Amino acid sequence: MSEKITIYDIAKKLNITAATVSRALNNNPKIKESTRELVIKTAASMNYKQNKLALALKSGRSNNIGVIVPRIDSNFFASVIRGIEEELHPHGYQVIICQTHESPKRENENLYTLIDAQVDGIMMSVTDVTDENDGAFHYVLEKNVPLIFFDRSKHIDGVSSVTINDFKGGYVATKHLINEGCRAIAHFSGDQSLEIFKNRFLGYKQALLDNGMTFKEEYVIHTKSSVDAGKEAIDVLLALETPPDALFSASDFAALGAIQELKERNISIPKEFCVAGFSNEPFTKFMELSITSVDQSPLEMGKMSARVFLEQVDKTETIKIEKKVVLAPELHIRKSSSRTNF
Amino acid sequence: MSEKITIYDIAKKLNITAATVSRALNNNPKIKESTRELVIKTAASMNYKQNKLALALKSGRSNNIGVIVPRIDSNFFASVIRGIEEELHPHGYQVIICQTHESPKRENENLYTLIDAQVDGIMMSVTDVTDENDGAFHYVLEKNVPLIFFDRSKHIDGVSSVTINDFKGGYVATKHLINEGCRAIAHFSGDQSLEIFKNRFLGYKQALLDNGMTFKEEYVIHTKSSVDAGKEAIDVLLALETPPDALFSASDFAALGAIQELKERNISIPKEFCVAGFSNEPFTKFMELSITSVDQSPLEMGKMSARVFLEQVDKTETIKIEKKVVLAPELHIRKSSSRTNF
DNA sequence: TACTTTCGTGTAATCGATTACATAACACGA
DNA sequence: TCGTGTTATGTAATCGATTACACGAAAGTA
Repeated sequence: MSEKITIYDIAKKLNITAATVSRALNNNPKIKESTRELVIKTAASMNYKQNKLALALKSGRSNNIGVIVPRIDSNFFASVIRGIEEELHPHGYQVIICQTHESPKRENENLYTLIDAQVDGIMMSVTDVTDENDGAFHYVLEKNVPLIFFDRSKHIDGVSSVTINDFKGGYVATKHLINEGCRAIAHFSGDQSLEIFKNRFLGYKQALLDNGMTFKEEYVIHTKSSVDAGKEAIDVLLALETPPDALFSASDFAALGAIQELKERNISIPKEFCVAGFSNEPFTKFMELSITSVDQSPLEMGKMSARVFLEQVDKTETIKIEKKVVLAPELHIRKSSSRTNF
Repeated sequence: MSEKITIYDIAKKLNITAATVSRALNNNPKIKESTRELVIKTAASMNYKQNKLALALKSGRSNNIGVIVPRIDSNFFASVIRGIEEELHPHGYQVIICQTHESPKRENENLYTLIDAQVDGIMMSVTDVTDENDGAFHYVLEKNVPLIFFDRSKHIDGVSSVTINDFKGGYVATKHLINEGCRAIAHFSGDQSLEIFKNRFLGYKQALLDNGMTFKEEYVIHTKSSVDAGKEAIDVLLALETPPDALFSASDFAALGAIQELKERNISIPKEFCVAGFSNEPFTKFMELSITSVDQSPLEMGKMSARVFLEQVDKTETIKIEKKVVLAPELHIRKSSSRTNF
């Protein structure tokens, strides 16, 4: 175990005080140039490394930021985190990862733990059952730690967010299906208590209304984001008196399940039935029957969240800068819904 | 901004000293039971939270561990990290994420940064050009910080590793192709300086030899792990005088590229050509023509790495416990290579 | 010469918690 | 009454760096 070199060791060696060493290393202008050079050279030769923990304790800033996501092994969240890390790395921040597994209890626990670990900021996507009135959020705000929601957001005063325009995403996907000639478009939605799913649904509905189509409650099914859930849901739809001829799913996985089931029943896609998903999961473009999907620019979302954080950190004023960034979704049209192009 | 409550505040309120408060909160047996209860109750009522940074500075332990991966937005690495986080969370550790993007410079930088941030351990998958003689590794070892390689490993004294048996993975995948009746099996390999790719290749070769088949140098192509690389590589193979009738790819992405190209050429899979990949990426099972692949149990790998870390941390003895855990790969047989089953 | 700046560095407090050592109070036995 | 433990708590150092304030020396000014 190599000795830990501190500024006191350097000071002793040079017969000066630690204060001078500290000042020299921090480019304090009051230090004689010759002293500074000597200190810097000596520090290097002794292989000195600043103790970040001591610095953090003194300054109250840990140079860590926390990221809370439902789970990390999802392409979307992993990509967002990648964006955050890449944007923050040059600024000397480290990224701490926490998972909630959709449990608000874990979410609160993570919030408290991060604050107690003195992170300089928190970026998160809430669980699908998060209660924005929960104490943990106020604990964060009280501590004046910048909090930024990405993708899954809640309305809390003083909290910034970076999301995509889910309404528009739902709208353009649905409009596209209409353009392809579909006349009875169903929708797989997620938990409506999450803004994202509500907005995708509203976009879907508005697109129908704007184009002279009737909105049918029975065409909307709430599913989990899984292949099996998609299979079950499409079964329900196909059993209706007037089954739909298209599907806009708020989840790519559920869309995939629907496609698998439709094939099973020898319903031809996109000829007899068109499908569009949401998230642009990698597999959607890899399939032989590639799946039309709405891209959420996760990388950009992560980078943008990091930038919003950087703007807010160091602003000690009590004035809360509440910034709402809304990114544009992008529809990737593929075979599952292309009657005309492919 | 709420005041930060310290043990001194509690002490002042109760007319005792901070030392007593600290001892009471830490269940020191020398504290009178009534005092302990009083302190604990008061601490709770004042909403006291221990300052982790002060604790970290005093103890030299940050309760953070660092994870370095080439990139986080890969299903494999994200799953490993998930495993690490889940195993370490109950022990109070937080996980700091770093990415290298396959740059050894970034890798070194990350190692130094993590050590300077006083992490209690580091788990990593090396880049494909990592030089194990690099100073950064020794810096870590000098500091006596447990270092654990997962998946992509290097031989360094005193460093534990958790990998899968890549040789066996290559062997069983190849054997399977032989069993399906393939007689000319090609191989897409990655950078041979990485153990994992060397071993997958060696397993492949051994399986050929053990089954009376000839190993042909020209059937082995080094590709990057991407769809396009797979397409180009299969072109080369098909242009050979005696083209192969099967492929074992060390990358699922390259395998997918090959499949796309084979379809383009109207070569029937698996009838005329069988394909097996490696990593069991999510898309391999989602495809209509699902792809046979070797699973690496990333979740288990992450959990195991965390367990190895937990065993090593706190062991202050100089005796380095070098543990090499090798997990068993699992072949998932799917349509791309199943002439018999499907 | 005497007085004022300026410059460079030292002194010591601080961030918040832990802990070796000291000590006060009290009990007990002889 | 004295000596010896025992128990509970206080005192102060420590982890490593930063920084307000103090101060001596050198330089400038009248």
